[in-house]
Amino acid sequence: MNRPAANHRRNQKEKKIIDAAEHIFTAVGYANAKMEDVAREVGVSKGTVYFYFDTKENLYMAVTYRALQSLNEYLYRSLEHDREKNGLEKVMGLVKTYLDFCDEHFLYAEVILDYMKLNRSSKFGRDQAKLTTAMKESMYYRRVQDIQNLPISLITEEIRRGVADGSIKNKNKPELLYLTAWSSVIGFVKLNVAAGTNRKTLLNVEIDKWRTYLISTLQHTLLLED
Amino acid sequence: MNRPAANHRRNQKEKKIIDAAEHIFTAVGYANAKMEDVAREVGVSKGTVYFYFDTKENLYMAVTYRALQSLNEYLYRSLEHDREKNGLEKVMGLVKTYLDFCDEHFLYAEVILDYMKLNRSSKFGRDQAKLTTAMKESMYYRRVQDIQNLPISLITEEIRRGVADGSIKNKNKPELLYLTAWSSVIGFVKLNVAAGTNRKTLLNVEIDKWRTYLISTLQHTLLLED
Amino acid sequence: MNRPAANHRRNQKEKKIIDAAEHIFTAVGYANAKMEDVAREVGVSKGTVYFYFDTKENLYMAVTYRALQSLNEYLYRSLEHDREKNGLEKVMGLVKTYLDFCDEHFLYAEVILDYMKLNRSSKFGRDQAKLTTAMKESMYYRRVQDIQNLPISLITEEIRRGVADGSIKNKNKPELLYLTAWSSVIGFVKLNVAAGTNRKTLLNVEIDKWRTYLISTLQHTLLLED
Amino acid sequence: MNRPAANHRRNQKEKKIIDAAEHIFTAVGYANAKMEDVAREVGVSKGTVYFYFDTKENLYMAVTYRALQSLNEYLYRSLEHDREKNGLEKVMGLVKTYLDFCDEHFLYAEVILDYMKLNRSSKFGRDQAKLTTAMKESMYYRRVQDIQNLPISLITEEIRRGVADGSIKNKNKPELLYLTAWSSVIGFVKLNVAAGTNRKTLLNVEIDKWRTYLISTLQHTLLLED
DNA sequence: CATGAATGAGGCTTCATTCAT
DNA sequence: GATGAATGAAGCCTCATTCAT
Repeated sequence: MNRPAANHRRNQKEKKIIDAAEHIFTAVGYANAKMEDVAREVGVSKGTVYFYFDTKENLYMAVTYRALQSLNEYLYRSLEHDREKNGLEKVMGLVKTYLDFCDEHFLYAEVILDYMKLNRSSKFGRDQAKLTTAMKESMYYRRVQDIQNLPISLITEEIRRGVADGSIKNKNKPELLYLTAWSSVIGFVKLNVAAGTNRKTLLNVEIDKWRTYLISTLQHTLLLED
Repeated sequence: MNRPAANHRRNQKEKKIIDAAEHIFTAVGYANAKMEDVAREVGVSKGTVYFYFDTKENLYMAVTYRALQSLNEYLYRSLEHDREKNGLEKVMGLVKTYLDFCDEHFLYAEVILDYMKLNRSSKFGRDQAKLTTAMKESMYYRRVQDIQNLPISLITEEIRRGVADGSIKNKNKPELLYLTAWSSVIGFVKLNVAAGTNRKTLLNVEIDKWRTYLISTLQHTLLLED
Repeated sequence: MNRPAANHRRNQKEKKIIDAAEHIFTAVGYANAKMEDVAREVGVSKGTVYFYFDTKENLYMAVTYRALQSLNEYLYRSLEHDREKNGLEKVMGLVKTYLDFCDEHFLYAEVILDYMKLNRSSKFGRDQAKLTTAMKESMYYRRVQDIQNLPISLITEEIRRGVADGSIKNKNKPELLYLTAWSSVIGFVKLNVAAGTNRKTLLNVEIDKWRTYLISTLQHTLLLED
Repeated sequence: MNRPAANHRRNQKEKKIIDAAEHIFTAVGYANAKMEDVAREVGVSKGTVYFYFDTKENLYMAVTYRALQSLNEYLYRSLEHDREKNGLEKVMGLVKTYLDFCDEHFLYAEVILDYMKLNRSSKFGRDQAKLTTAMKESMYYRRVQDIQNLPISLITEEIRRGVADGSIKNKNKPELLYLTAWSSVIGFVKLNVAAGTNRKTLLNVEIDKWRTYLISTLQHTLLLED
């Protein structure tokens, strides 16, 4: 078989493994997930998983990379879709997109936060020196490094544009607005996850209503003259 | 030694162990924490820790209980302090208090969220039947059950009062307002934790400014006529 | 390697582990046996033992299964050997065979009795619910279930034949005669084991003489008209 | 308080502890019994149990001693009761008494057998040197040594008398007859215990019938001219 | 490339025993 | 004498990782 085809096969299998890892991590969490579970889910042996990902952490990093990649795609698509709209509308589009993204892959939101912790982290055990080393040698770690700031710059950039075109009145730093929006969404997602993935209400509040309200509040904030 | 004194000593030791557990859990997370670490931190043997808490989960539950208890104290103190104020002011006091609480004990916020997951959870491994059983036999589990809803009722109650006395204009369900505020704070805390506990800025935004802004936004929301 | 060969190897290893377990259990008893001892005896690591038998109990069950299987083989061989003989002779053959069996594998006799206790048992600790569950999931447990009654039916069946062909005069229930014989042999074995495995006399009685006498007494019983 | 009264108190408490130990050992077996269980059953603290019995083994030895003592009392009482009878009757009385004894305290039968194993034993772990030493220093161990052979001599003595007075025809060595009877009873008891303590039938045979049959068989044996 | 057997460090937990009060 | 907190050795079991086939 020729090289490109072989590479394609390799990528396919890697993808399947990451799929499985995602599923398992989502279901039981990183700490409780076993490499064997992942292997079984893919329908291969443990050895095979290790052939593609030489450590569990590395597999986790692969999931993280995919999460970021996926988020970026969501955001790009949103911007593309709102191509003709003004800054405010684009930003609100990005917010809704981010909510959708978290809804569809709640693990991703988690994983992206986890990644932030990584450098000071305890997640992967206390022997930081060793682990950070292992980590940093991971191809996925480097890939993640490269794209980690994309969402932030994408969004703050749009906020800046909104301010420029006058659709956003709020004169606070775009980064502050970004943090406000981001943290709101994260809080929303965390509470929902904590409450259980498939409920329709929380404290007798319909989650959809809450979501709508959250969006309107954020929009309102952007419109605030201060 | 007489009974009360002995009980007191026992409680003191329990307290010291929970202190240590808190410290360890905060530092490395539940999954990476070892009972032996906790023991060493207290300066006793593993066996002693087990004398007071017969499983690791139970110890975790004890931390959870303390977290909720502590939160309730914070909230009561806040209400007491704002005794003379109107509903809006009391609610904003509670919000600030909650932010302080999370700032001072970020583990507590985590633990309280974790507790929500517990019933559907995988945190403690997959064999739910078994573990939920062990859990439910824990004295702390029952204690937690008893006070878990206190914060919610305290806060929604104050919102209701604010609406009644006219200081809160927003006519949405108090529970919706509560969720909005709660999730905002959680998002704020999560991002801060992810970023690292002792930084002063995030994305070049001073965290204090962000905090102030968050509070003003929430207050603004409560004042919104809709 | 092809599947059958791999399976064969797996079975071989399983067999070696059960061999070792038998040896250890015989030497120090179930409670005092350590999984590590078993591993060392086989010349593998603890992990390997657990790869084949996921709990100590399960390993014990495997020994039990082998014990029953072995007993059945002994009995079948005896019947085969005495093919041409009458009922009485066959029954006496079975009795002698059972004595030989106990002589050669005294652990087996123990293990078979233990198994009877299992359902109401405390052998494996007090938390019956949990352990019985673990136990019942064991493949060996089910296998044991399937063959546990074979010895009884084999022997009572032969007694029935002896009665039918007139060689056994005793008209009591075959089951009663079976119990009488079985308990005699068990008593004989228990005393011998208690006294020590390799002695030639007990209370100045030569054990061989005692054995011969036991057999003749049992035969006499079967010939009793009542 | 004066010495005798103090001694009496001490003996009373020792007795209560042995009672409890008996109960626990019977219920869960020596290996699974915990000193704490024993203490709780008595209603005292672990420390107190250790005040009276400095090791678990020693406590076990105390039970063993009591078992032998009790057996001897049963046997003496039986002989006393049959004072006027001939040798055969006395022997059969002893047999029935032994059956009663086992029925009422099945642990005792076990414990007496265990004791026999002790010298070559593995029951108390593999480090024989150490344990045998600990054991041999136990007061109860020495007491047991002193009376262990009483049952045997009592019974063989009666058999001898029966032979002398002509009521026992069987001319085999009294020790052989003793072993035959003893082992029969032990087999009977072991099977019953294995089957469960409170059943009325085994393999559809009423246990009382089996018992009666066992006794008649033994008597028959003693009457056999050979 | 894939398999799955093998490894072994490490964690949780138990419990006989000790000892300060 | 009694208590119960404290100890720590020991055992069961898990699971990331390696490696011969």
